[in-house]
Amino acid sequence: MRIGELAERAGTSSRSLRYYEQQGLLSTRRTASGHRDYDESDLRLVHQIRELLAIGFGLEETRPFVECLRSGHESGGECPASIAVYRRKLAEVESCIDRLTEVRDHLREQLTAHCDAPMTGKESPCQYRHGGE
Amino acid sequence: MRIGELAERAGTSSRSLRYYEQQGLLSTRRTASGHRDYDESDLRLVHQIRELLAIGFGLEETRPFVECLRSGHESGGECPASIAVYRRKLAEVESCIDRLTEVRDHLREQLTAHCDAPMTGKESPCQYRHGGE
DNA sequence: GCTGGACTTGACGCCGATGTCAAGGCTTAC
DNA sequence: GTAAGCCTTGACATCGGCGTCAAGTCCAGC
Repeated sequence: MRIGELAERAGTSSRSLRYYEQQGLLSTRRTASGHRDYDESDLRLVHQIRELLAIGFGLEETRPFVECLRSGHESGGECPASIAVYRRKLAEVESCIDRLTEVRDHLREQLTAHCDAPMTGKESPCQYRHGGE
Repeated sequence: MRIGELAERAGTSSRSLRYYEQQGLLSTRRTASGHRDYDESDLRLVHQIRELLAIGFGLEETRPFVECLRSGHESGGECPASIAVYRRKLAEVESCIDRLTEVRDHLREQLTAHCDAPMTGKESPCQYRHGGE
């Protein structure tokens, strides 16, 4: 199939597919006239990439998964290098959650301090609600 | 004081201070010779900006806090517009935590599936540990 | 007055994944 | 053959908060 069809079936754009190829993640098979030519296995690769990107992986981090699939494995995540990325990503996500949790608590404290503290007699700033769009 | 001193006292760089000014967050007072001239109140503004940036605010989101301080308030966070930003940010952070929590669980599942599942007889991919640097 | 350091403005670079535009080649149906 | 619609490569734009370099100005001490 050609790039437009692959893009549509994978839920992405031709531009992105060319970029993945430029990064060495996709093949470079061409028709006689120079058009890119893909098959179902390429669709699987792109699906794998998109899934990982969607959960916050960087493109480079998808490489082991792609190579794992390419080497004939059923799942892109079952190779050692993929497992290593999973581990690293898990650690990153956990520390990110920790930081965000601290930030969340800090924000709550600030809101509590400025909203629930006894007002100085003027109107409460907390009656202000910005329009949720 | 001049920009270098303010930068050092605020724990940032001259470049950043000029950028904040360019964004309309800092004053444009100048000495006769054209050098920027700051006082203690500017230091407070920069401290406020840096604190908010450090917990993940965008520079633009610090504006209400800066204006709040400029208008004579004790705390940059006690004005209605600042409260609104706090609220919005809290909501953002909470939804971000939710998403990351889902991602974390997903990653744990993947690791469990590929590591704790009965091995097919070959070596376990999970013996691979990438060097923590 | 001279030198070195701090200052000024202006501008480009970065990162990551992608949008978008340009100019041209291929394909397909009519 | 011709028009429309796909494809090709190449390159510039985006976003945010700066780093960094360049060329010129100012200030303080000797």
